[in-house]
Amino acid sequence: MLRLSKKADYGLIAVRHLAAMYGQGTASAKDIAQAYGIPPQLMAKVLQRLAKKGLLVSQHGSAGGYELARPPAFVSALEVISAIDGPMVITSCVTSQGECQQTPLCTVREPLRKVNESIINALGTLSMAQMVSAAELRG
Amino acid sequence: MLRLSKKADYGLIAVRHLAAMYGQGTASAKDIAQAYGIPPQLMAKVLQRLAKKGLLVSQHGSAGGYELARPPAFVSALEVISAIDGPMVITSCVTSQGECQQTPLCTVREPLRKVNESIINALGTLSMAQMVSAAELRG
DNA sequence: AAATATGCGACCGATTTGGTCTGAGTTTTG
DNA sequence: CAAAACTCAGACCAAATCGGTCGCATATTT
Repeated sequence: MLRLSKKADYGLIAVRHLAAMYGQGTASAKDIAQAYGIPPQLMAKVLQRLAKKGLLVSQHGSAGGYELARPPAFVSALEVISAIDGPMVITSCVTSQGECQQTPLCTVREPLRKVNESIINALGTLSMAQMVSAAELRG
Repeated sequence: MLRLSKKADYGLIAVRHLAAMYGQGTASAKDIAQAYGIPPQLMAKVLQRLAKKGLLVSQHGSAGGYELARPPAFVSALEVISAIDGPMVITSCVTSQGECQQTPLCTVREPLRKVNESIINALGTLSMAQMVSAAELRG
């Protein structure tokens, strides 16, 4: 239904959390999971993927945890989502032009590509810094 | 992965097809299915749902079929998609404001709502008339 | 009445997804 | 040095979703 996966959701929550405390040390998967009522092991898995993609920096050992790799203004929602869910494509063959050989009459993809672009643009320009300040407005 | 369902895809293809032949009679589910290599029964199901939602007008009996209920300029991609897949929401609790009671710390939804709005806007302003002419440019 | 349509609901198998478990390797602390 | 706390990595499982099929009823034209 064109819905974000729960893992991506958790990822956004976590990264936003780390963005809010940027420069103030690390937070462990357990910490974040408890703060938002997310299954700890799943949270860990999501964070691992984000670290592997270079969005987060991990620190092993006791008192270790995760930290944003870049200032919050330079981390976009799109990066977080596509790090977890893979590339954002509204339809399967929207990415590369010549992928729709199977159905040569695939008349729909071309216009949908523009929609896809606008989605990517909307998510790409949404920084974690913005998400932090937006949340603070509500209290 | 925030991807359109195949049914919605088929729906768009079918409605665009009907838009291209608007005012020139009806097309049956079988016709459209054959034209694009879509499983006929599945195509039928999709068309039925679109008819039920009032996007298409159906005509029973032999030489029957489907027809666009409105001129192509007044049918949006959003209508087609949400008729099939349900309402377009990027996250589950983006729709109504107070739906996120379960996790009171749900700090992420508010900024995502704007993204959701831009997606809805992009799909809502994409008319079938546009899709028809866009396809003709290539073909 | 026969042929051809839509309408509708049940059903099935495959894929995806949310979530768990296990077992490693690493760093700090005592 | 050993224990504790953490990240890392993969297999694994159950449930939900999704693509697709089947059967039957109903309506319409010929």
